[in-house]
Amino acid sequence: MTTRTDAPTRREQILREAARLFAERGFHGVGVDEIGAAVGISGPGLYRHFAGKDAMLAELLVGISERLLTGGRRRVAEAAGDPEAVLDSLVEGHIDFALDDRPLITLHDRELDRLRDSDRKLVRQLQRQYVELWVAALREVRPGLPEPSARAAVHAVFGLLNSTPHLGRPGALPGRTAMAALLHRMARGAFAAAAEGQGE
Amino acid sequence: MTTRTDAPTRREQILREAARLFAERGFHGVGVDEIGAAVGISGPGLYRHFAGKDAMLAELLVGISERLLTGGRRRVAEAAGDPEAVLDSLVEGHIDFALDDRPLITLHDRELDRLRDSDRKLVRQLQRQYVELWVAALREVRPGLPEPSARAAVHAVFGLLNSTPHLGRPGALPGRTAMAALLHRMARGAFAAAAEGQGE
DNA sequence: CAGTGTGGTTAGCGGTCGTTAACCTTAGCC
DNA sequence: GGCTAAGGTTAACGACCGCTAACCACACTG
Repeated sequence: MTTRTDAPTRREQILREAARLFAERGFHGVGVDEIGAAVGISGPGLYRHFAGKDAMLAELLVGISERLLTGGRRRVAEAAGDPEAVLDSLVEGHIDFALDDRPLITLHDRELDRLRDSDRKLVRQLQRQYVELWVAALREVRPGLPEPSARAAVHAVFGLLNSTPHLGRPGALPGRTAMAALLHRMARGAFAAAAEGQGE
Repeated sequence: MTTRTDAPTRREQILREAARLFAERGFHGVGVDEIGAAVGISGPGLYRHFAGKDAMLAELLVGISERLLTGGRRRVAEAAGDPEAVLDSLVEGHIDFALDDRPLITLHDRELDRLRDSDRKLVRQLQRQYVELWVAALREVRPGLPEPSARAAVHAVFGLLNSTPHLGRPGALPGRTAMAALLHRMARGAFAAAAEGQGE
């Protein structure tokens, strides 16, 4: 593993700010001049780093999808043999993501349709594989749950975990670790309830 | 109650199509010409019915928020005295909404920031009151749950229930009544789990 | 110290978009 | 039967936006 301690490159700065702005105001709601201004350069300077506005969004969405999928696969492999542990690890990883990369999570299910056809296909494929990871893990823990229900339950839990962005300003909310624990409990509770009265 | 059986007015047609388009491609991603085309008139003809594109979005968002809040209040009043029934009724009402008015639910937490200041304030206020309804109902059922956690849990369950729009094309999914039952079970399970190990 | 690649700048073009203006048709009414 | 109001039409305007062009400063390198 290459843990990076070096300063972020200009490209990375741009991606971070673009993600934040896209999440706040929507892809079409943000101009290239604003993105440039957010990193201290102005407008067309961005084109030294990216082919265009679309390319930024594409790189963001492909990046998230890949990170989610590879992270998920790693966790499944690490906890292999203990289904409960696999599901817990997936939940934990997703929560870390949702809490630490809010803008990306927001973009992930909001701006997919603004992508070029090929990129959109790629992202959808990665997303689908990630979902399948969860569905398989869930059905190991709850064998009585039919696959369509399992798929719907997984989507619903994604919605639950990704709800963090919609929270107002901090203050009236639990801190990060308490929040993570709360979300984890709720996700497990939701999965358990999904299986009740369903042949289980 | 005035149950309307008459045909929808032109205004209502426009609002319906605008909601669908906004949800699909984002507020800024849809042109007025497209909205017009969707109801069989073209472009500027819309201005006979609305002051502008912003006005359509405003009316949609204020409308949803009001419907959610008044519906919620009615349910709370109807089941008053039985906390469990209140919470169940709120969940049921929200599920009906999420399943039957998908585009509106999508817009509701996605395009709020595109509103004029005054409209945004109004919508936020209505949303806040709706959340408070849920928080109060939840804390009646789970008195051990501190308020910040209850608020976070309510938001998380909204995310869970509103996850329906993100589902791919039908087919590999439970039908409407099964889906409603599944979501209801999961929401109750999530709430129950939120209270565990929390002084309860 | 000339040459070159990197990462900026400003000016401006072409297209799109929301909105307005001006005009037209039809239905209902006195 | 003219008048008016309602609900359309097309043309066009002004603003904005993504992107390109042209130019420039500087750090390295042989």
